Amino acid sequence: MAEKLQDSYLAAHDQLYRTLRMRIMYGEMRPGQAITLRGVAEEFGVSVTPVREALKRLAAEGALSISVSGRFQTPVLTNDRIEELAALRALIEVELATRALPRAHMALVERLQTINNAISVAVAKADAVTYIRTNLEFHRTLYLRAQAPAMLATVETVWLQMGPTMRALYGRLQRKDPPMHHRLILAALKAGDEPGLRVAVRADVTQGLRMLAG
Amino acid sequence: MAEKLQDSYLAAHDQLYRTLRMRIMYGEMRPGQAITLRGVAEEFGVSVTPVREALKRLAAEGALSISVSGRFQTPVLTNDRIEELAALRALIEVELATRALPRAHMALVERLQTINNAISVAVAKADAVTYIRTNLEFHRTLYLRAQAPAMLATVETVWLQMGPTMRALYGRLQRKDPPMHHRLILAALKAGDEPGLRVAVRADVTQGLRMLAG
DNA sequence: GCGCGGCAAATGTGATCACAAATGCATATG
DNA sequence: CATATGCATTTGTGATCACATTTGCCGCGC
Repeated sequence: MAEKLQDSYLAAHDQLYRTLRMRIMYGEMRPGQAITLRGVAEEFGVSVTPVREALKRLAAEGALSISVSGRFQTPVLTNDRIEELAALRALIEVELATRALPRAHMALVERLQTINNAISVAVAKADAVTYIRTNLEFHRTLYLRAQAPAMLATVETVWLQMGPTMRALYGRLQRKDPPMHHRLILAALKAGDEPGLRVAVRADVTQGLRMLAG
Repeated sequence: MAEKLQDSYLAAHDQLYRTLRMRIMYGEMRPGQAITLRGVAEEFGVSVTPVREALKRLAAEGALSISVSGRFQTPVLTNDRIEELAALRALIEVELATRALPRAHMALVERLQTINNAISVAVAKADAVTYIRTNLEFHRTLYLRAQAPAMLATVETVWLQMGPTMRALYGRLQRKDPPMHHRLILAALKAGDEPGLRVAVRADVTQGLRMLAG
C-alpha cells in the first residue's frame, strides 16, 4: 500500500470520502448531480475499488442517493423531506446548544464572533459555498463544547443531506444581511440565557423555510 | 452477476448488509466482537468485495467500529456514550410519537398490543434477542405512523449502535415484568393524551439507565 | 518459569478483469 | 416530423490477485 507523505496515513478511500463529503455538505454540487465510479476514479488517479467504498459510505449517510440501477447522484429533496430534516436539526441542535451553554466561556464567544464576521463577508460577496461552510463552522464550533460526539455526528449527517439543496436554495434566498439569529445566539450565550438560546437556535435553524411553506 | 431467485433482486452486498445489520441491532453479537472480511465472505459464499461494502456501510452508521489497523468489531460503548445515545433516542422518539399520535387509530393500537404480548412472552422466556427485536418492532410500528422517514432512519441508526450493548445489559437487567411503560404509551394513545404520551415514551427510552448511573 | 525475538498466518487495501444491465445516441420507419 | 429500433458505450458488481501490515503463536534464551 503506497503510503502518503510522512504524516497522516490516510487510506485512499478515506481521503476520497472526506473530499467528496465536503463538496456535498458545503453545497459545491447541485441536487440531482450524477457521480460515477470511473469519473471519480480518474479524477483522483485511483481505481474504482476505493471510490466504491467512499460513494457507498456517503450513500449510507444519505449524502448520495442510489437509483434503482445503482447509479449515484446527490439527493433531490422534496419539501416534506426538507421540512423534516429542518425539524431534526432543530431538535438536536437546540439540545447541543443547551449542553454547550454552561461550558461556553468568553474565548468561545469571541471565536464565534470571528466566524460570524467571516459569514458576513461571504454574504457580502454572495459566495454561497463559503457562506454555507462558515455558517456550519459557527454551529459546529458551538456544539463541540457540548461534549456530545454522537449528537454532533448525527446532526452533521443531516447537514450533509441538505448540502446540495441548501446551495440551490441560497440563490433564491437573496441574502443581503449577515445572519441575524447568530447575534441572538451570541447574546444569549453571553447572558447565560438558556431559554433565549434555545429560541434563537431554533429560529436560526428553521429560518429560510418560510419561502418554502409560503 | 448471478441473479437470485425470480423475485427481489438484491445485490449481494445489500443482502449481507441487511443480514448483518439485523444481527447487530437485535443483539445477536457481543460488544467488541470481531468481524473479518474473509470470515463473512466464507460464511455467505461470496468474495470479499461485497463484504467490504457491507462492513464499511455498517461502520459508517456506527454499527461497527474500525480499529487503527482497519479491523472491524462491534462497538464497545462507554457509559457517557450510552447516556448520549439514550438522550438522542428520547429526543427523536418523543417527536416521532407526537407526530404519530393524531394518526394513531384503533387498528394501530391493537397491533401494538399484539406486539406487546409477544414482548411479554420473550421476557417470560428470558429470550434477550427476541425481546430486543419485538421491543424495537413496537417502537417502529408506532413511529411509522409519523410519516417521518428521515427521523425514523436516524433513530434506527441509534438503535443499531446500541444493539450489542443492549444485549449485554439485558443480562444484568434481570427483567421479570413485561414493559410497564408500553402500557402507559398505549393508554396515552387511546386517550389522545399528547403530554402523557411524551412522558411515557421518554420514560420507556431512558429506562434501564438507572443501573448505569447508580 | 518468564520474557523476547522471529516467522507464519491472517487481515485489510487497492488494482484489474469479465460480465450484465442500463443508458443514450444514431438510424430507420411510420 | 415524430416515434421506435438497435447497437455501441457507459456503468455498477463481484471475483481474484498481489501486497503491506498486523496479529499471534512457537521456540529460544535468560
